[in-house]
Parts: sequence; structure tokens; C-alpha cells
Amino acid sequence: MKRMYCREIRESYVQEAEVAGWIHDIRNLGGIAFILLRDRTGILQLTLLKKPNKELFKHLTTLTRESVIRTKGKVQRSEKVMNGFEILPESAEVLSVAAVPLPLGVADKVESELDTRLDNRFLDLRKKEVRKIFYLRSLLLKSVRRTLENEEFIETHTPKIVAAATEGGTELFPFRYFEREAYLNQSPQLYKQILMSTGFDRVYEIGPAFRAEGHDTVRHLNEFTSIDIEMAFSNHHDVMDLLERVIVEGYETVRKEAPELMEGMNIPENVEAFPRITYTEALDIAKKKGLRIEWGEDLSMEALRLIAGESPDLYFITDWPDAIKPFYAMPGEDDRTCRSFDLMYREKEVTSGAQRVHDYELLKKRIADRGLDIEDFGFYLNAFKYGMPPHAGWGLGAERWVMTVAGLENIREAVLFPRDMHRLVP
RNA sequence: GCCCCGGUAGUGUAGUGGCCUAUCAUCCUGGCCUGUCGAGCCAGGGACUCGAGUUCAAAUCUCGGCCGGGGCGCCA
Repeated sequence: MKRMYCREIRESYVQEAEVAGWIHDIRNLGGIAFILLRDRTGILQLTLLKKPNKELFKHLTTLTRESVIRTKGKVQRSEKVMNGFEILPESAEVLSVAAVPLPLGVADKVESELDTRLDNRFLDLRKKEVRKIFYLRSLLLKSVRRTLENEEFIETHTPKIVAAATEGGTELFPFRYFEREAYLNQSPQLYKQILMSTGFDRVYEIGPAFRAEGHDTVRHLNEFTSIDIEMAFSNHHDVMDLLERVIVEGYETVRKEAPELMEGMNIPENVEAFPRITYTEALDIAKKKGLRIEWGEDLSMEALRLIAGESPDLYFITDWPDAIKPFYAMPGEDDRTCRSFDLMYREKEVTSGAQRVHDYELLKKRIADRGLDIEDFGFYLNAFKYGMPPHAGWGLGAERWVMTVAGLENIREAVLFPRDMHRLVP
């Protein structure tokens, strides 16, 4: 007999079935007992009577919660059960006995702290609402791939072991690579740009990025998943348009393909384009609200909160001061801004991107101007010497996006096994 | 990197010098119960982060270690 899922039992009118899963809860009333069996599709009730089979009754009702069993029996339709169906087990096999006490309650009525949950993530993930975050994440990524593939992007994989810093600034994790020192890559930036000189024209990569920053906040991780794209023969507005399509399509996908995930999620309706305000305009909003801030300064959390108060949930801040953005951002018409943008969700930065510098001499100059060593960037600069088209791109933080959609307070909840300053296991 | 805060049963908490033999819920163990669905009832079990100090007396005050949380900066 083929094992069926709990949900299938409800949906198909079979007379007899075999199910398997974890014991969610046991309610023993003496002569009758109810065992709630959980699998990835939901919970199904097993109903046991003591009279006909005393031994099976005792065997199953004395098991510990979260033990794994497989059982076979008659399917009974009953209005007394929440889901309308129950199974009357005729035989059962205990596949794995769970030890007691559990370090974290799965069916308990008390919430655990995030740290306890992460320490026991395998148990934490047995909870439906926790797994829901990862079904959402998976679906959003699937949607991103589909949107990009439809627009003729190809999926690429660039090295995570690298020789030098991508952009300066953020700190890298060094390690020993044979006889030399190497680093974990902080971003596919330089490699995806190199690919623009090849004629692929449109590339994307969904992969890990590593940053050794000693920050300790609810929106930072030392290992995160970056959704990166780079597109040749395009400018910053072209890739902002693309980003809008990617995000909106993500929402549509959830709405259409997984309505069961919608509850409690922040999925805006009827959104097509996100407003694009310039850094200068954003700064004016903050100033008008009484914040003392000078043109050229980065927008502080306080400033961003003020700006978010005057904006819809999703909006772009464009044309940033050149001095506070990386060397590869294309300077604007004036000589103080650059063609870079951030996509904001309220006060949170979700994506940053730009049109890039594609002129070899200008790029060289900009690297040097930022005090970086030209020698370190030789492998990158080479690709600009022999025919490099104009191009633009962005990096969307997968966890940041999931966080905004699922309404998570802490980015760690958007990762199965998060890495932060204090956490290296599990 | 800077600044604030916390650590009490498996989980989550109450307790601000003596009323603590430490509260409550959940949990675990045993018992009763043939329709539970946050099952109920009865009995039992289980904890003050570590070290030093102050004091007649420390979960409670002081110092240090360890572990953790939050904010800012920076970023995705």
C-alpha cells in the first residue's frame, strides 16, 4: 500500500490508507484515544478504541510526542473531527522514538525565543508557520528565475573564492588557499560585470555572499543570499523597470500559485511601478521634517524613517551622491551624483543597483581615486580594455525581500541556518 | 566599532535584601475518563549563568568572566 499524505486522505475518498509522520499530540480519554499525526501537508487524526485492540492502543498512546510512526487503517468520515476524516489504525510501526523532554516544544502553547529556536532549528521547522516562510522563499525565488528566464537572462555561477575585495569597504573573510591568502566573495559584482564584455548580455545569479562586518542587527547576516542581475546595453532606469517586473511578478506568483501562503503576508495589490525619487528630493523630505542633514551625507536610519513616512511601501531613491557609492557606479550629468539607486521597503534597503562605468580609463581613475590598488583589479579591468558595452545591474537581498513579505522582525528568521557574529552552528 | 539591556525548571515567565522550602503557564511522569480538537480533573517531578565580594542574611547589591538581546554606524 502506498503511503498517502494527510491532505490526500481528505481529498480522495479511499476506504483504507497508510499514513506516516510525526506524533503531534496524544489525547487519551481512557477507552478512546486521539493521536494527531502530522506530515508536511497537515494534521490527520488517528482514532483508537481500547476495546478491540488493547495492545495497539497501549503501544501508540504511550509513545512520546514527535516520534515517527507509520500506520494503516480504515478511513472514516466523521463530522466530529475538525478535518472531517479520521483513520482507525489496524496496525502501526514505530519508525523512530523521540526522546523527552523536547528542547523546544512543537505543539506547546508557549513561544520560544529566537535563539532557542535557532539552536534547535530542526524542531522549530516542524512548525507550520515557520516552514511557511521557506515555502514562500522558495516560491519567490522560483518566480524570479522564471521572470528572468522569460526575459532571456541566463543563470550563472561566479566564484566564491576570490583574491581581492570587490569594492573595498566591507570586510572580507580571509582564509588559507594553498600557499596564499584568499577570501570569501562579498558580491558577484566584478564577475557579472566581466560577463558583460562576453556577449551574454543578460546574466543572473542567485547565490551566497559573505561579509565579515561586525554588525549585530536584526537586518544583517554574515552570509546571505544575493539575487544579482547584470544587463548590457542598458541604463539604470532599464534595470529599475526590470526590478519592478521581478518584484511584482513575485507577488503575483504567490497570489496565484500559493493562496494558502497569503495569510499574514504583506503582498501589495495593484502595484505596477514604484515611485522614483532622487536622493536630493529624499533629503528635502527629511530636512522639512526637521532633521539636520547636509547634502552628500548618507541617509541615516532616522532620515530613512522620515522619508518612508512620506512614501508608499516600495519606492526607489535614485541619483545618489557619487562620493558615497562604489567606484563602479556611473557618474551623472552633474559632477556630484551617480546613476545608482536603492529600492526601499519602508525604511529598509532591499536592493541596490546602478548603471556602471564601462569606460576603461574612467574606471581606472575611479578605483585609484578611492584609494584602492589598481593592481588588485587587473583581472577585472582587463575586461574593459577590449570592448565593453554600457551596462547596468542590481543586487536584491533574498532575505531582506522575504522579510518584508513575511513581515519578519528579524532577518535570521528568513534563513534556515543563519550565520551571524555569534552563530556558527547549527 | 560605539552605546544600552538581560541571564530563574525542557520551554516561556513572576519575584528589587529576610515573607523563597522560589510564582504561574506549558512540559514530563503516574492515575481517572469512549468523541477529544488549546481536552478536562487528581497527584507528583523539574530552575536562581559562573566566580569573587558586601551583609547577621543574596535569585535580589558590587566587581569580573561566560553567554545572549537591542539600538546606532555600515550595508543586501
